[in-house]
Amino acid sequence: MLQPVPMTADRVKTIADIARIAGVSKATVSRALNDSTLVSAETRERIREIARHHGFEMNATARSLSRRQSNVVALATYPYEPFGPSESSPGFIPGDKLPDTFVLEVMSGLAAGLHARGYDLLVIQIEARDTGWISRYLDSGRVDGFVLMSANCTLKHLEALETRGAPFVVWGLDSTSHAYSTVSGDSYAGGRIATKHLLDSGRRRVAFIGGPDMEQEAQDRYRGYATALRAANVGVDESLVTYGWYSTESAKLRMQELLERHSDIDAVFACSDVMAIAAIEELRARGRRVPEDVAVVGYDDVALAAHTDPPLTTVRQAGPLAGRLLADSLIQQLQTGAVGHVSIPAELVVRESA
Amino acid sequence: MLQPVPMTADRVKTIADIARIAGVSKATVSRALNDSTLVSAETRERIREIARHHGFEMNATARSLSRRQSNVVALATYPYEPFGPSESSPGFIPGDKLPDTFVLEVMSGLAAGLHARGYDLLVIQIEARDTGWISRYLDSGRVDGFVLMSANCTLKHLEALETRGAPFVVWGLDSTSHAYSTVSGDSYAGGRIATKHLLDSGRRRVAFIGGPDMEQEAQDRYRGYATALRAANVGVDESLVTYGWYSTESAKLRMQELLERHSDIDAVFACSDVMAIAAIEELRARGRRVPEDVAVVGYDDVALAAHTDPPLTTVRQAGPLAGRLLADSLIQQLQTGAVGHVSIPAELVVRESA
DNA sequence: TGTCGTTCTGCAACCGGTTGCAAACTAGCA
DNA sequence: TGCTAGTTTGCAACCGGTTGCAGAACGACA
Repeated sequence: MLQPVPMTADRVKTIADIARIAGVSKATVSRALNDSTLVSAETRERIREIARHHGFEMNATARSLSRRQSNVVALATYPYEPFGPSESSPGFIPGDKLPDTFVLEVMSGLAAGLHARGYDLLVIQIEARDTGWISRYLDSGRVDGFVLMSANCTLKHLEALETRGAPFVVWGLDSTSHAYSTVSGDSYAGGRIATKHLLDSGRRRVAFIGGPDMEQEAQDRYRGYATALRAANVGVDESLVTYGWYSTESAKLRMQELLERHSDIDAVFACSDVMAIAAIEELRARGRRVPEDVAVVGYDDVALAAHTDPPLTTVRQAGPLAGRLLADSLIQQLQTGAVGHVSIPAELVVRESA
Repeated sequence: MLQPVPMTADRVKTIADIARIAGVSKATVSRALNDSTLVSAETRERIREIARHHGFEMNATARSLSRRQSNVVALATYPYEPFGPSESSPGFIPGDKLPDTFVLEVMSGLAAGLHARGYDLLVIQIEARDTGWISRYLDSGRVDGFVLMSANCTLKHLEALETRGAPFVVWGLDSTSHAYSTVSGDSYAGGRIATKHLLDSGRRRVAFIGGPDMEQEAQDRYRGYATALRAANVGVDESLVTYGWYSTESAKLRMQELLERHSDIDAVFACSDVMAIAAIEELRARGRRVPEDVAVVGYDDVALAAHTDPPLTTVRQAGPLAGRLLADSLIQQLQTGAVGHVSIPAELVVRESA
């Protein structure tokens, strides 16, 4: 009884304070603020008015504890390496191919989508070899589920999540055969429209530089490429098709090989902007003008694609939309257990390289 | 007594379970897992071993409720606009100048720094006109503090945070006169080394294209520029100094004006990579070769600076380091109330444009 | 007037940790 | 042996919500 009792009576911090003011019980306040049908409409309004008037914010932690759900989902990222991950870096994940700002776009849509449904976004860093983060975040009740990007995660992660029964969604995988939801870009359509654009401008010898050929994404883009060619009554010349890594070195090498095989190439469809830019450098080094002699289309529409020389024509996927869909899928999964698979449209951004 | 009691006895979910196994009380388990001196070393080890063995993860929510701190901090971002914020977009914040991937770098360091000290990173979106998010996140106990980036926040936000007494740190402001911590790049040093590099390669007519001249950052870079010139016994010619917006249009215009005034310009120091790239375009349009006739240095080292034509020499600030320092500052503030001001070094990345 | 069904409200027991305080135990010392 | 101080431990009351269940209030109907 000696403690100062610093609570200056009017600061409304808990539902108990509101209950006192309204002359009802905590339970009623809780129900009123949660839109329960177990309070009369007038009581509910009266309580809400009091809460509003006092700028009351309910304690989310207590609520989470009680409800046994945090209303937070985690986006798994890996430590960002300014100059790209390398084999020697601890968290190296092979096949990194995300256009850097794409993550930012996705994150934006994700945050917005989650927020709209009462969830918050936690960003965590994971490492290729470790799967401890799963139970560290799930069992501790910090998050209800995860969002992964195919470029930032390994098969190991996906398997661990699946066996653990963790709710999660993945961007960029179209495995309809799994117990998790996916959202991905329509690579087939992307490949098709990119190629069609080149054909429409009169090109006939269109080379294809893909990402690693074992990846579904590269295959889908190739299918789109082939479809467009056939639709234009241009045969698919397999010797114009090549696969490499998403790096400038690899792309230059592929471009070089292609030119040696076929000096008559008049267009290139590269599966990433970085590859496209490298291809342009190589083409120029060998005396070709872009786009006059050879038109080039990239993929991703990274930030500076608009400022390269020449500005790059490329295929873009709406990151914010992807994020929004990831949010929707995950929340649906959390609430109903249903998994789904969506793909978002690819859009051609025409600039000057083709 | 009829309920199925599905708890398959061995699933250890709470400290009570561990207490039962260890034959001690909840209190003792709590103390053991928190490294309290109020448990004997051997009891502590025994309990920790049990916890480890059962893969126990303590419920973070309950802990937060009890401790009245969430161990989460929020990074305030604004909805990402793929093509840059525009006046007409709802969340428009003037003066956006962040190199896009810089946010990602900062976020990476921030997440790592926070994690190392037991905190998690929440990403929230705020709007220029709204300040409701402050109490929405703070009063609800979801987060303990905020991290802002000067480009993503308005004075209004800072003031609201200050009057509200919210703990927060800001990147990119060096207001030593405020009640919050700051971390920023060493713009003075950046301006100096960029200019020195140009002078060292024999250039003497070095133009300066700054960001908005009312910004501290632009002023600091100018001071660095002037210092380098004087150190090389080259006078500062104010007519070579100009300020604009961080946009291609603005930069082109400035470059054009400069060339009209001085056809003998042999170098340009631009205060952002986007400006530098625009300047290069303008220089070329007027028949200058880069870097042969005019050398150009940018600022920021955005993602594709390495892939522009020619690859851009620029000044970079280590984003991950900035993030780490932001984490440290904020946590220090949370724990001790102390505010501080740090600046991180600027580093010249020499490529081919200068 | 008695009984029953609705609708609304409150009691109190959770959720899973933390922590002040008292008690038990040990050792040291007169 | 008795007393004090220091170390470990447990009890129980929190933190601030949610929710099952019992009961009150009220109108309807017999």
